[in-house]
This record gives sequence, structure tokens and C-alpha cells, in this order.
Amino acid sequence: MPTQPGSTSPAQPARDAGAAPFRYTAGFANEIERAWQARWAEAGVYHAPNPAGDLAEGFEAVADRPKCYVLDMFPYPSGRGLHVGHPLGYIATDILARYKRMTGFNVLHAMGYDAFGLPAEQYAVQTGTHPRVTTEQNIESMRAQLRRLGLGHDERRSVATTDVPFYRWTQWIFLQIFNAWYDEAEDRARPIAELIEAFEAGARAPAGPHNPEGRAWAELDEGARRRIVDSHRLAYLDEQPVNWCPALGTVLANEEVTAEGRSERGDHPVYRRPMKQWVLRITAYAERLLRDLDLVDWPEPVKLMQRNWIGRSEGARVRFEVEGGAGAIEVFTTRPDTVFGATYMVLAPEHPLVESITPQAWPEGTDDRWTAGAKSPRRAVEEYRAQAAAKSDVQRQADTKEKTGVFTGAFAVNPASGARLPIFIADYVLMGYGTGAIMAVPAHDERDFDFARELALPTRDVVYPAPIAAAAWFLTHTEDPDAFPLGWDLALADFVALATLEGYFAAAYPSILRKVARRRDPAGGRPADPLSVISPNPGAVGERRGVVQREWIEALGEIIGMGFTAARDLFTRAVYWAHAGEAYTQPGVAANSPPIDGLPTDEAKAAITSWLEDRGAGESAVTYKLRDWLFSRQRYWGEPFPIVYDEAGLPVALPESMLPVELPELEDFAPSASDDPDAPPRPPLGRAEGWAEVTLDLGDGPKRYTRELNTMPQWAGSCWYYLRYLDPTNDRAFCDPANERYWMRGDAPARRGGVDLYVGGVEHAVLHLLYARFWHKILYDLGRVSTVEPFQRLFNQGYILAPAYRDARGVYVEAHEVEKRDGAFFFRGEPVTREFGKMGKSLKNSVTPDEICTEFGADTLRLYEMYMGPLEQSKPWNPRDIVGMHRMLQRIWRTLVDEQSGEGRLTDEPASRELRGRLHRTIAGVREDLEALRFNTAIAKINEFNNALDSSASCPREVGEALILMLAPLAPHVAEEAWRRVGGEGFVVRRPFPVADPDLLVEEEVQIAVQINGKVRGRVSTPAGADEEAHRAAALADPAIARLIEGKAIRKVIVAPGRLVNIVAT
RNA sequence: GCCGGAGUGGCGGAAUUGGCAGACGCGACGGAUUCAAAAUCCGUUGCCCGCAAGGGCGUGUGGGUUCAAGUCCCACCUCCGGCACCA
Repeated sequence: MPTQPGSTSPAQPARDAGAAPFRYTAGFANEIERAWQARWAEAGVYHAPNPAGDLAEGFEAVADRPKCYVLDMFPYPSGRGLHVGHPLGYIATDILARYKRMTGFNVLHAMGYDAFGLPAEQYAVQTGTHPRVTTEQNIESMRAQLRRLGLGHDERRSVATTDVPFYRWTQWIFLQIFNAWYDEAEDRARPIAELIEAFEAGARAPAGPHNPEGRAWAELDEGARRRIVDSHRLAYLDEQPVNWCPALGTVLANEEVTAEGRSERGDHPVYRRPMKQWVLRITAYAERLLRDLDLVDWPEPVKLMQRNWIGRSEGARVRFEVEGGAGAIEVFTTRPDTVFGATYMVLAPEHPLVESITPQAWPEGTDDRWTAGAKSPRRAVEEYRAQAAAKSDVQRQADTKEKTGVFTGAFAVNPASGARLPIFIADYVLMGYGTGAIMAVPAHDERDFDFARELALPTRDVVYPAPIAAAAWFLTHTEDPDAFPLGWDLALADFVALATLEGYFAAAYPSILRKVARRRDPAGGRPADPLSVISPNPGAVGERRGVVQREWIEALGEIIGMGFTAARDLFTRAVYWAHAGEAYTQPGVAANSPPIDGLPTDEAKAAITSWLEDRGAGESAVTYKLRDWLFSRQRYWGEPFPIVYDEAGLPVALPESMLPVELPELEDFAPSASDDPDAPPRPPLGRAEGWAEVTLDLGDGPKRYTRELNTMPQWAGSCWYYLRYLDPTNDRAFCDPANERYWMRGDAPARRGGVDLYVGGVEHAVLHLLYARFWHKILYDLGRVSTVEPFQRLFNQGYILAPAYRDARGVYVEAHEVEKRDGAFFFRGEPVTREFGKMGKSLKNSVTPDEICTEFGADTLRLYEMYMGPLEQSKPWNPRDIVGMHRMLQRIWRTLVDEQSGEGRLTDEPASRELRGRLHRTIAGVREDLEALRFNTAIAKINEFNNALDSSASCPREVGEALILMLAPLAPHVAEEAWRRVGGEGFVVRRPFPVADPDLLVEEEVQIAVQINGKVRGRVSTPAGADEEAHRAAALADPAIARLIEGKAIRKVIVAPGRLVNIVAT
């Protein structure tokens, strides 16, 4: 195609013989698309200038514009290629970016590749092809696929995590994390040097498990000092139980293990086993990660998922002294109000105190069920621990209903009740949460209840729902049940009814009891059913004053049914819940807990916490489910750590000047996979001779060091790639501060800044988005970025679903080959069943964007994907529907271009007032829709507008040009081609978007509905802006309406101006 | 089990603040064009009764609020997603 600017490009006529030569056909679409993609690339129309550095050219021209940073979630360049589900979000961000560009923003939109990862490595293991080769090929083919869609990315900014100049800075960020610690007092990360200074100056005492004797800094030797400092770092080495997957030869993060306890990749069994690993201290940020969710504009469900993942719990830490002076067990509980109900304690099998508290021999009279048949507590503990460690998570999950555990032979003292509590170990208590120890309150916790039942442990009630609390009080405060004139049962019911009305407070109970005791003759005599005096709550949601839930009325019936003595006995012994056969975990009223008796649960919690605090036995506390982030992988194809170990085996960070640490060349990439869960990990980098062992001068002369042989997990690169887009070629910094501040923060305050729009799937709701926020906050604390949060606005696009077919065995078959006959589906003659599922390889139902582009053109594909429905919704791919969007483009094309000559057919006549009004209403609607990412309705509005135009013989220029400009973000190639043919100047993608004239938005006449008693009976027109009275008159004047209301009395006329009139008549 | 999201014609969906349910597209039906077909264009199309005029019913189910409910409230059903011994 010739490219003289301004000329009408005589593209190849459509090949269809006999058809109009310049009809918008698939072949024509493909030709102009290729041509425009080449012209855009040549002219660099999507280049966004930076304020500083290599990409600063042209910045002055846009310096006065606001910035807009639009971002897609970083894709993995899979060898399988894209299916039509992948570009859904990319098309959406492209449209928004184009729209923003046309409405006066300096827009940054780029695309890069999260290219480290298992598939390339596994392919390398099988074929010996270097993962870099596979990865680069995949990136190239993905770039080609994306380019074909006409996405307007600034291709100068494309990065891949596997590029050495990129991962150099990933390593650099790791060093920032390694060289930082979390200052709780200031609630931020600080450089580790400042901690060392504080130690040296004596401003801070070196405390913690690495300095058990609490010696002063000056007295500590070099090794001890380093160990203490290392234990403060945000990146630290820790021996901790990890998810070891022998089949993959690597450990996995919790997030990479499925609920079934298998690897997310490959579905291999995963075992728990202790290993020394790099761990990032994300828990230090738990509170801020939670709190700052309030700063961002994200879908509420995603925020909720993060909140749940962080899992903040408020409660108390309580200390229980172990008998015999063996120390204290600290527990965390969210229900300190139940401390009087603790009847035993449980430690996680791995709990460090287990060793020291377990005695040689069983105490006298130990129940057989507690010992697991072992001769001594030590033996029992040892065997149980071995058994628990051998259990895979699969079994552990499966076993949740059967509680197991053994007695340690030791006892602790309940700091509230003084009761003697046997101490058990059991795997239902997890070392990783809270303190790894619990006080067991079987009456009010289901797990404790199950365990107590299994091992015949006692329960003790300390909370009742209000009606039962009243009944309990009545039973335990009545001496002579026969003294009630109408019987104790009626008195009890009467008491409960009144007590519940009065509220929860036991203080009122004595006077109620006296009142009930005096009652001789209730109205209507003694009822047959004593419970009839209690008013039930039919709604049964929550518990309100004065009403009793049916559940508890039934329970009261049972209590009455068992007779006074038996019932009283249950409550005197505090075993009502054991009798009822379930734990009561709801809030209620405290009982059998002297300092808090009668208090409702929330007050009881606060009261008992300060009571415990006064006695030095506990204090309020907060814990999180979130665990520190396991950051080592035994892989080849990942970022090497910039860490070496010295002769003492302690980690030493390499100086910045030694970055990047490049991956060594290898022949064999396989980690040593094994079926043996106990086999030691052998990372592939260990085989890199001359690399794993190095001589370096790190300041005190050349010495031998061993390199860290693990690599970083795939999440590392995706934690900061959005910052590298901002300054992709910078080799002095990961990003120039001026560029970072311009694109990330702009004119916003630090708390409101961040990427303007981030689009991706919900599957990253917790993992990627939490990790990236964590890194960003560290960089913020260290002064490297200017915003508190990385992503201001998040949008989750839905999935594209497609029919998938299974044969009789339940195996998926190639959807392309399935045939439909008489409403049934067949694959190679065999009947198959249809279902809808996420498009992809596993369901064998992929459709590639390339096949659709060939058949209809990229613009049609773009429109169809956006037209399918709301972006955030999952929706089925229906190939039959695509042609609708193709026809729409054909119709618009015909409006603008003569199909015979290829010439623009706009006329210079002015548009009629009516048409102009319609145009401006369309512009206003389309703008609103694009702004809100409602592309489906934006397209419908443009289509509707063009349909209205069709009948008119000629199209005025002002209308036709606006139509092209509105179409440009959605279908840029055809818009560009039409623009040139109608004689437009320059690239349409750089033109301003049409602006609606507010004066033209109101229609002169409005059709309104006339309802009689809420049913539409007619329509009348009213002039724009008519008042209520005019509406009313117009409605009543309509002959059809007049006929219908004839002989009826008009009660009321409701007028919604411009919408409807409703006549209420009888 | 707990927490989220969603149910509207034959299909995808629209109705943004309680105000004309079904925009727009597909499909289907009828017509134009064509030797014919494809492609394209025009028209009809929620369901039921009726020749028609017209009437009735309709947004998962059952109740409620309102002049008016897809939209608000209560109870329930179904599907999808997340979490799951977290003390």
C-alpha cells in the first residue's frame, strides 16, 4: 500500500468476483489491518514520552496533559499460543487507552512477559533445548499474535523477566529487602544499617531467640551479631516445615498447593517437611496490607478475599503455667470469655515446649485412651510426632473429622479457674498459627468438642444463649420445685419469658423469680403446654430482646421434660452442652465464670481480658492467618539469588556492583525428582561447576564462597514489572524517580496514586496482588516509590466459556470435531455430552484469535469480544454471533465509503437538527460507556446510530467524521482506513474524541407512557421540559385514555416528568 | 460448613437514580436480489387467547412495601467462584 499522507489509499479491491470492489470483507479487513499496523509502528503513534531518561523525546509536547497508566496483568508466554479468552482484557485496556489518548491524556500502555517458569524448564528437561530458546520463541509468537489484534502498545517498553537487564533489578530489589528490617515502633521498613547502628550505640538491645542469654551487643562475637541481625531482615533464612514436592523436586508456597494437598502444577503429592529456605517477612505488613485496602478502588469481592487471606483475628494471649515449674504455655484465643471452660490444653506436635514438659512416666491413673498404648509419655509423643510428620496434607485434610492426639503426661493450671489441665499434643493444632498452642474449651469449640469426645475429656459450660442462661439460673436458684403454685415447669417457662424480655442481666433475675413464684392464676388458667407462655420469634434471625428462637424453645421443652432434679444436675455440673451433643459456639451470656457471669459475650471478652491482664496472665492480642512468604525454589529457570555463603555458612549479600548474577549454562536442567519424600533437595544449579563455588573479594580480600543454589519463585518478576515499563532501558536504576513519580503518582497524593487501571483475572486476587502490594510497600518505606499502593483501580474481566464435550468415559474430546445431529452431539460417531467451561487446553475447546482474524478481521474480533456482554462477566463464546459485528462494520463502512469507487461519500451539507441531536446524544452515551468500561453498550449505541443513518441518502461530514472517531478506539483499523478515505488528516488514533454539545442533548418532543393503575394504556408526546400540569393535561386529553377512564373516579395522578403519567382511578 | 457473585425471550445480553421490560446483536420466519446458492439488503419476531380491534400473562420461586418493583425488604431454590481443623 502506498503511504502518501492524506491520499486515499487504493487498497486491493475485494477478491469476491462480482461483488462491489470496495466492500468491507474479511479479505479487505485483513489487508488494511496489516497496512495500518505497519504504519502505526513506523510512525510510533503509541509511543508515550517520559519526563526523563532515554524515552524523554517529545515530552514537552505532552507535558501539560494529565497522565494515564493502563496496565494488563503480566502474561506467561505459553508455547501453546493464545486462545480468544486471553486477549479479552488486552482489547479492553487497548480501547480505554485509545479513548484516553483521544481525550487528552499522555497514555502509557505496554505489554511484557512473565517468562520464567516451569513449562519452559520442563520442556528443556525433556528435549535439552535451553529454556531461553523456548522462551524467546514463545515470546515472539505471542507478540505476533497480539500485534495482529491491533493493540496500541508502546513496544519500546516491552520487557521480559528473563532478560538479564530485567532480572538484574529483580535481584537488586531482593537486596533492598534483604538489607531492610521492620521497625515496629515506626511501623515501616528501614535500612538494616540503621538497626546495626542502634545496636552499636546501645539504643536497642539485641533480643530474641538468637540471643537467649540476652547479652549486650558489645559482648557478642561477630557470628552471634550477624545471626541476630539476620533474624531481623525482611528476607531471612528459616528452617520451617515446607510443602515439599518430591515429584517436582521443589518446595511450593502454600498458595501453590491445592486444597487437596497436591501441587497446583502437575497435581503431584506434596509432603510437609522442615527445610532451610528463604522467607520474606510479609507478616510484618499484614496490618498495612489489610488497612490500605481502603485506599484502593478494587472490586469488593477481591478486597474481601485478601482480607480473608490475611485473616486478622482479635483476641487475647493467655499464659498457663505448667505444673512443676517447667515454664508457661502461651495460647492465643479469640474467646477469652471462655477461659473458665478450658478443661485441657493442646500443643502442636512440633511445639518447642513439648520436649521439656514431657515426663518419663505416665502420671498415676492415666486414662488408656490418652496414651495410644505407649509405655511412656516420651514414647507416645515421639510416635505421634513421627506419625504426624509422615502424614501428607492430603491425609491431614481427609482426617479432619477424626481427631487424634496423645497426652504428654504434663499438666498446666488454668489461670482463671485454677483447674488442673492435662496437656496433649494433637495435629489439629497448627504450629504456624497463633502460638501453636491452645486452651481447649470443648463446650464452645467444635474441634475441641470432637477431640474431647474422642479421648473422653470433660467439658464445662461457660456460655449459654439468653433463654438457656435464664433457665440455668432458675434451676440452680430454686430449692423447692414443689413450692410453685402452678408447677415448676410453668414457673420456669414464665421466668424465661420474663427474663428474656428484661435482657441478659443476671442482676434482674432474683426479682423476676420472686414475681414468678407469686403467680397463682395466670389469665385463662394453667395452659396445657407451659412453653406457650414464651413468645417465639418467627423470623429466627439473630436473637432479639423479648423473643426466643424456636430452637431454644425446643431445648427448654427438653429440659422440662427430663424432670427438675436431672435438669438441675446438668447445670450444676455445667455439662449441658455435652448432654446436648454439640459445642455452643455462638455468642451468649457468660456463666460459671465468676468475674464475668451474666455478661454478654462481647462485654465478657473485654472484661476477662483486663481481669487476666491485672493478674499478669494475659493481654489482648491480634493474630493473622497470613504466613511469611516462602521464597526459594529448587529450579533452574528462575532468578538466581544475589547471595553467597561464607565459611561460617552464613549468608552474605553481594554488593550492587556484582549484579547481575547470571544463570550459568547447564546441560541438564532437571531438579532431582524423586518418589521418596525424604530424599534431600538437589537444585539443578548445584551442578554448575565453576559457578556454585566462587572466589570473591567482598571487602576483606579474595575468599571462597558458595552461591545460593535456589532460585526465586515466578512471582518475583511480576511483583515489580509495572515499574520497569516506566523506564525499561535504565541501567542506573530500576526506574528513574522522575519517571516513577510522573506515571505512578502524577498529581495525586501518595495515598491515592498508583496504576490508573489494572485489568486481569480474579485468579490473581490474592497471590500476585498481595505479593506485589507487599514489595511495593517495602519500596515505599525505603523511599524508592512515591505511592502507598501499586494499583489504584483494579478490574477483573470474566472468563470466556466455550462448549466442551466428554465421551462415555468422561474424557474431554476435541470440540472442533464434535458434530450436532437432531439436538444430540457426536464425536467420531460416538455420543458425547456437552458442558460449558473456561476455554483452554484441558477442556480441548480452544478457539484461536488467528482463525477469527482470518475469517472476519481483527476489528470484528475486537468488537465481538467486547460486545459479548459486560467485561467483568463470564460468557459463552458463540461463533454464530460474530458475523453480527462484521455486518455492523460493513454497514458503517457503507455509510462512509462508496463500495464501488472506494471514495468517501460524506457531503458538506449540514446535518438536520434532529440528526444532530441524535448524534450528540450518541456521543454523550458512548463517552459515558467507554469511561465506565461498558464497551458492549457503547457498541450498541454506535450501531443504533448508524442504523438510523442508513436510510438517509447521504451522510453529512460532521456526522460521518464523528462516527469514525467514536469507532476509532473500538475498531481502529477500519476507522483509520475510513478516515483517510473521507479525507481526514493524520492518524485517527491521535485525533480528539467528539464532544457532545449539551444544548443538543434534549429532544424537542418526548414520548411518555400513560398508565392507568400502573398499566401502560397509551403513549402521548409532550414538549421537552413540560411541567407536571402539561403532562397531566396531555395524558387526560388522549382519546384512548379518556375512553378508558370514562365513568371512573380519578383518585390521584402521578407525574414523572419526561417519563410517564400514572392515573390512579377506580 | 463459612464467605462472595449471579439467575431477564430460542441464545448473548439491555434497562446506570423505583418510572414505558426485552435496546443492540444472533437465530428463526417472510420478502428483495440471484439461473441458483452464498453473501448482502428490507420487514416480522417475549409467551398465551383472538380473524381483528383488543385482552391476559410475563425478569429463578413464594410473600411484602409502593400510584408504580428486574430494581427495595423477608424467606427459599439453583448455578458459579473463594476459603476450609486458623483457636
